[in-house]
Amino acid sequence: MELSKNFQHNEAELKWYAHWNESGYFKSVPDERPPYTIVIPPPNVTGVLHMGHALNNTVQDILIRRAKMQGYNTCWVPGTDHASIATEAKVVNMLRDMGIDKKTMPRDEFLKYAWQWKEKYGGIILKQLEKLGCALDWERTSFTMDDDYYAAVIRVFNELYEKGLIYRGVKMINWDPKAKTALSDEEVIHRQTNSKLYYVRYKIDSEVEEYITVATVRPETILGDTGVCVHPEDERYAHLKGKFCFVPLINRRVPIIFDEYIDKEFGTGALKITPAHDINDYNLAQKHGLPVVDTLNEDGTMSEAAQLYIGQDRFVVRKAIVEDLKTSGNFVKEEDYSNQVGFSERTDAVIEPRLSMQWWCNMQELVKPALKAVVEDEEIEFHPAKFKNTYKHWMGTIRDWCISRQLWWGQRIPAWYDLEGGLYVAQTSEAAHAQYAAKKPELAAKHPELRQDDDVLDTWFSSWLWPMEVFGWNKDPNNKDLNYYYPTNTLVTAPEIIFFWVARMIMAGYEFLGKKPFDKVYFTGIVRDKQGRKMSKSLGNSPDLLKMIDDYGADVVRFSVVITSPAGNDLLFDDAQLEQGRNFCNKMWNAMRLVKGWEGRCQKGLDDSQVKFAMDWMDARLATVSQELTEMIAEFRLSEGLKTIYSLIWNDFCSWYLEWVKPGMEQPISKNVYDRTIAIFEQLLQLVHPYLPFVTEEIYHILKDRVAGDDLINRQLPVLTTPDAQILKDGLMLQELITAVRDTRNKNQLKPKDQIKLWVDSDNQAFYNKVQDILKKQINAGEISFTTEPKQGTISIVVQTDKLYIEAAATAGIDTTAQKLQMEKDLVYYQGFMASIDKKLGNERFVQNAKPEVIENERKKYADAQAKIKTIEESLALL
RNA sequence: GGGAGCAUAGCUCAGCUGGUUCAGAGCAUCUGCCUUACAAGCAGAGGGUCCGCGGUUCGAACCCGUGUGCUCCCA
Repeated sequence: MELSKNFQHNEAELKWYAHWNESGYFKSVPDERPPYTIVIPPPNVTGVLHMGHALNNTVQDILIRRAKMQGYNTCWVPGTDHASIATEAKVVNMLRDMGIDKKTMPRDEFLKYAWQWKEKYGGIILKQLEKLGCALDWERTSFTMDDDYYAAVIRVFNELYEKGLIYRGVKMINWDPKAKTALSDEEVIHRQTNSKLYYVRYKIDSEVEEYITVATVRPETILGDTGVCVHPEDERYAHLKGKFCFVPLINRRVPIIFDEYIDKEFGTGALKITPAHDINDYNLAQKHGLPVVDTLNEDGTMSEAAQLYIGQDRFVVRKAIVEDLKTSGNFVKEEDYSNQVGFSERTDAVIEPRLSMQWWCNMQELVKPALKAVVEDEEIEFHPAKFKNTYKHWMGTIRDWCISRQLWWGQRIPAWYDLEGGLYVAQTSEAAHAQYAAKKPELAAKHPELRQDDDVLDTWFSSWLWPMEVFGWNKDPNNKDLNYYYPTNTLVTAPEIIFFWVARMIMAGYEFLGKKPFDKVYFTGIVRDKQGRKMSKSLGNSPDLLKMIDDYGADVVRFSVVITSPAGNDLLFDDAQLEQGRNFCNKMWNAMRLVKGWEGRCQKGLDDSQVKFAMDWMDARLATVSQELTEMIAEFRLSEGLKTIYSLIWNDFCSWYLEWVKPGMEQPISKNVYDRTIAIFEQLLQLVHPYLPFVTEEIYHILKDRVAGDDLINRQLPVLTTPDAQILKDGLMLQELITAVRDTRNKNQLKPKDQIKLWVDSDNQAFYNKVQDILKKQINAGEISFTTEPKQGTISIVVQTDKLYIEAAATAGIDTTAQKLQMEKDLVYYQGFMASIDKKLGNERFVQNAKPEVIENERKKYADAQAKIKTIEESLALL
């Protein structure tokens, strides 16, 4: 077979993904093996794959593939989230493009369109995950609005309602005037914004002409003012006790109240109270019995209650009212002001605090076991652990969760009302009617219809059940899958949704199943561009991931997102990483081509004693790295793990090992060496496979003919062995020798082709005998001989405590100044080094306090340095 | 305002329990090579006041305090 010079990814990726999938390797059913389970953070049905998904899902895939090789029954559950606000917005837009207004449409019809939209576009992101190579158990694909899932959400609502944890009430909520729905606190993003602070004076109701000046950034809310508040100890306003003033333009007479809440230093020290549109004002109004005037419509225009500007947008009014205040003489001044403004996470509209009737979930009880599990018992581990603090802080200050949304796409709130406003919460309409009939038989007989609540539940009110419901909790909480796979092992997610999702899943797990949903949570970083900016559509700095996969291959994309992404740190994405990944795949590919080329040149019975050292050394390196990698992956240090294997393959295997065992041109190779090389190669491929599944599977199969079912993805990792420390040490010495001689050649313009003769003055001749053929080949020495005498007319160098003399045709007249300088530099360094150890060992307190092994080590270092200095001095004397 | 975190080579970061063969890696840079697996490569090399200051300690990149600069979360 003719092998191309570089790895061709496109065909190989399609081929292997199909093969894995069709062979059922992704499929999991409970068996006697221990499970390793991950549930995917379900992407929005509206989603398309972006860098964040790539990182997140690559990490999960690495964990899954690695666990599979360790003998676990791995199960990675895919699925999507119905994402009520985002999806509804998409459908509304689609309808608008079709010339249809949502408002003119009944709910059922809208939902029909929504489902059509979901069927058509909802699966795109899952297809894209296939391209990335994700080993997902597709038969388990779930959706948060599947029938069973829907029922589970309704059931949970009922259970919490019956426990008294869910209630209906009027409270100040975050109102998104664009989506026309309430948002939870978590869905509001606060951003520092440049605003104006307007000073406006309100006339006091008294005989004399007197005013009180307030400062506000939202002058349009003046129309909803029902009071003015000052600090009780503020002498400037003490005389206003019991007085009233007039709201400008509309002349509403409102009281001046006194409360310690007021910050005397801020503005004028006087605060206008707009209870309907500010949470703090609302609280003050409640305390002081002030009325509430809601001046806003649901779309952010002024309502009738505002009296003025009715129907005009709040931001238009903000400008208009300033002009009108100027005209009326109430305007004092304006200042530039920077403040935090809340924006909707979904629509980016400026949030209006608004009083409204919503459904709430009391969190006080739910929080307790969830807090304990993470913070006290550490039953659930967070990686990195720093997020424990964030979690603890939030859980400690949690408030009730606003769970109703004024939307149609989602789980409709299972609450029904009779004509008198009576409320019936039930799992089904029938059950609600039964309640009604039992409670109000007369009314029910006359007016049997009940009206269901129009709102749906917050999307997160369904996602919090994800780890349990994907295994069919609602239908049978004692089913085989749930018992086997739950609690899941690891959750991999972004720190941004620690409150939205992670915390609530933990609460739901304990509340409804009495068990945690997962053992460990691994928080990935946020993907940023080279300049450290978050990737976003508006900045246009988000690369086209699918094109990237096409151009470079999924392996390379995976490589590039993992390599710079230490646990919990942000990931700065740069094209240079793509190149590095591509080069690495190519490196492995070419190593394969080299080894593959030996296949026909194998001979049995060849003397391979001279390369035995190379093989033993490579085995020891493999054993070392296997051990390290196991630890790193267990600690989620995935990027470090990849770097470690990268270096093992590129440096140890390709640059050293293959060069050491490589036969001369057209020369035969020992069958034994060939077989061991293949075995080593296979193990290397196996270590990288979780990171780069496609290229490794492809090479694995080209390297050797495989029987059906012998696929890399399935190979089990060998048991860890302890590496031979002496061989590792010898390997380092050999590398050091080779590098030192090559460096010397370089510095003395000795061409690689010029053969040299090497004299060695060492008391470890056995070592040189063991590696001499390798050494000869690597430094192009015709001969290596031992000596105890300095050799005249050679270049002398020192490696560790051995003296080497390089003799070549051209060495006689070579300039040794540079070398001399280097040696003198080394000498100074080692003398200083020795002196510092000497001082330390001479320090009584050190000898008393330091651990014995530390002292022992210092003594050894001292002796080594001493020997080294002696050697250098001897060599210097020669020059 | 409350909380969390970061500062080490030009860049991105390691450095896990304090112990100079521990100041490291990758990328980038420089020098020399088209050596028959790979120029998407090979062989070498250079590069650092471990943010400033103070303290603890026999010993500090590491622990403590403080200053400066930056980031994130919450109100």
